[in-house]
Amino acid sequence: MPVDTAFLDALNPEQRRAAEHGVGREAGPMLVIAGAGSGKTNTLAHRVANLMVNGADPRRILLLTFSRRAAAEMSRRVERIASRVLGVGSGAVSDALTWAGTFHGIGARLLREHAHEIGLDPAFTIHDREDSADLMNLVRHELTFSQKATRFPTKGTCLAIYSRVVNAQGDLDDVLKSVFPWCSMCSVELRQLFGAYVAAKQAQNVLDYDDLLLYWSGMMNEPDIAAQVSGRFDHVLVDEYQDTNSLQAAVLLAMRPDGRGLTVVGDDAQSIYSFRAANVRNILDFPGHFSPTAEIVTLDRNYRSTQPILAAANAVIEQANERFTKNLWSDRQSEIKPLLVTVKDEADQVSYVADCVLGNREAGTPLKQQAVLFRTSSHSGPLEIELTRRNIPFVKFGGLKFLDAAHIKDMLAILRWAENLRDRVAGFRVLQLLPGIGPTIAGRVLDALDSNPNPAWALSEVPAPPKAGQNWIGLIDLVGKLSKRETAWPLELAQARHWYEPLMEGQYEDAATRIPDIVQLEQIAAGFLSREKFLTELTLDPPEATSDQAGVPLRDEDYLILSTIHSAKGQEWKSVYVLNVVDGCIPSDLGTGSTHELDEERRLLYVAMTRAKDELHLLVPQRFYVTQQTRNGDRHLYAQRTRFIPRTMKPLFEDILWPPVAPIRAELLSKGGVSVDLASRMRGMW
DNA sequence: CTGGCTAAACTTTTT
DNA sequence: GTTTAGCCAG
Repeated sequence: MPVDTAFLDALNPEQRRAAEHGVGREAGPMLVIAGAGSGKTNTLAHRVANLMVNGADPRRILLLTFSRRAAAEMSRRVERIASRVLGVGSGAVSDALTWAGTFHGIGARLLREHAHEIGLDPAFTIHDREDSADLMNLVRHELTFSQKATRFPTKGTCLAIYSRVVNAQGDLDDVLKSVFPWCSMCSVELRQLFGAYVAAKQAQNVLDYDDLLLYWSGMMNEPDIAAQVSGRFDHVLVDEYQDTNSLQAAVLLAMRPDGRGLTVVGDDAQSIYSFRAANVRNILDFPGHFSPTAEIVTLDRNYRSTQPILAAANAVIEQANERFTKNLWSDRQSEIKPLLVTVKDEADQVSYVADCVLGNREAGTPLKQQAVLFRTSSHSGPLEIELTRRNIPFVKFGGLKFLDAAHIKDMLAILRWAENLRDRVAGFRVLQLLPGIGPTIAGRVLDALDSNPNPAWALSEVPAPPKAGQNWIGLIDLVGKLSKRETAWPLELAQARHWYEPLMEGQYEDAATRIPDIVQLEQIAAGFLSREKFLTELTLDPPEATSDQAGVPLRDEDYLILSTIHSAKGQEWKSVYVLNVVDGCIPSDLGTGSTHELDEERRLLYVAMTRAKDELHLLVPQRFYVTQQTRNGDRHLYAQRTRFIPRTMKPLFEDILWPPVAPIRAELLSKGGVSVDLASRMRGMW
């Protein structure tokens, strides 16, 4: 049957090649090098749609993306294209694209389905990073490493080392030498610690992030199971391949050993996750893994940015020591060069951004089409205050999460403990919520559960700790009910809240302000089918914007985007403001050790710059407030423009000084003061 | 044993 | 500013 491929006419020749590669016959491996703004998502979506139009079963397509947001976006686009071509109703297509998600998310799902074959209890719970660190800490204390004469690495560092070894598939001593040299004298203890940590996880039937990949990889080493797992899919497509690590690459190759039906897409110039053990070599070495080698398609036409913005970004990335892709080009002409804005200090930086944002909005660019990017989450603090003061709504991506709030973690710990009574981290936390119960008694209670084949029964038999009082009865009753699933989901959450709320009063000074968060959690929970799904998805794909927590119906409102550069990956805006483009921020003080690290910081700036479509503002505050310095306390620093934009590059930028004239600002300020007063008096009338 | 206290150390980016 | 180890009263 002839297939109408007119929908592919919208693509340029390279994009089309990627979309049509191997369709209708055996599809060999393909690598798509897709520069920033080169229509990558669109191309990938067209490829998926084209596969489906040509008869591929969408339920047998595995689509690995970097975040769930990216997966959702992809499904949406595939849906739009495919339903138009196939003429089927909306929802029919994307609902069938069931295997779209992150490596970790897909891993969790495959492991649950194949758990019995690899001796895993399918009811495992998943630890997020904090939980993993807490468990590491418990083990660390048990081994009495915390009382060593010489200081032992903290739980976070231990976990980072462990994670690095697993994800880079490296050797502990090599990793210590190259990444954590100050810990190399603890090699022996660390090895012992990690062994105990793994044993603890297994005894408690919990998996951490790394395990989701590690067990998946282990599963693929068993020929019988591997054949079953990879046999579920005809096509495997991977987005953001430059940010995968060795372990993920190993999993992928095991899924498609001969590369049949395998497509990976990425851009080595945008590799910014090596701190998470991402390995650029994955993408560079990809073609050579197969024989014949993988087909390579390069997309170097940029549809996003104006030529001047691109010229500046190209100049920045050109200085990288190691580089493999070519420069991007665009035919979007413009007279406006990117702006290099010198301001006195951070206060001016903030007012500049707020003024410009409002100005642009008046000129017709909605807030949603504008974004402020920064290297470190905390750098947006002053801006957030100013935006709130000026009543400019914003949503922040990256940094602290809703789930990090202590009271939310308490609630989740209750649910997780009920889901898996062997989860000591959850139990430890829940038990200590009770006044009168500390680490020792909590530990004893958990020991009693551990040694019993039926932990639920054991819990009801544990003698009530003398000082715990009525709360103890309530807890046993609650956890008993929840673990026996006597209450229908999501009602369980309300039940847990009833027990927990009175305890909050004693625990937190601001208990009243925290209660809405718990209600919000209940609303989120209602969107999931079961407790297991809720817990799994929430740890693997936490709500990424802080607005998700506010519960304000922001959907159709206009708001400004605040984001770390890392979280800005894959996005674009009409106007982009990058804060603190100074040495010490970009590159970060901590990232100037090796040329390797330095190059990654450079790519970070490149990623930030290439998010802009029409307008790019790089802000250079001359004076810069440093917090968190060990020695001298907080202080001002006189900062220098980032080394990534040397003097020779200046012609590519419009150099401006702000504010242009000082008195104007003083006037504005005093006017602002009066109007605020008036406004509050007006409100006072009512 | 718990829980409140002090002193000291530490602080990027995230699935 | 925030977390953690260690001390001491009840």
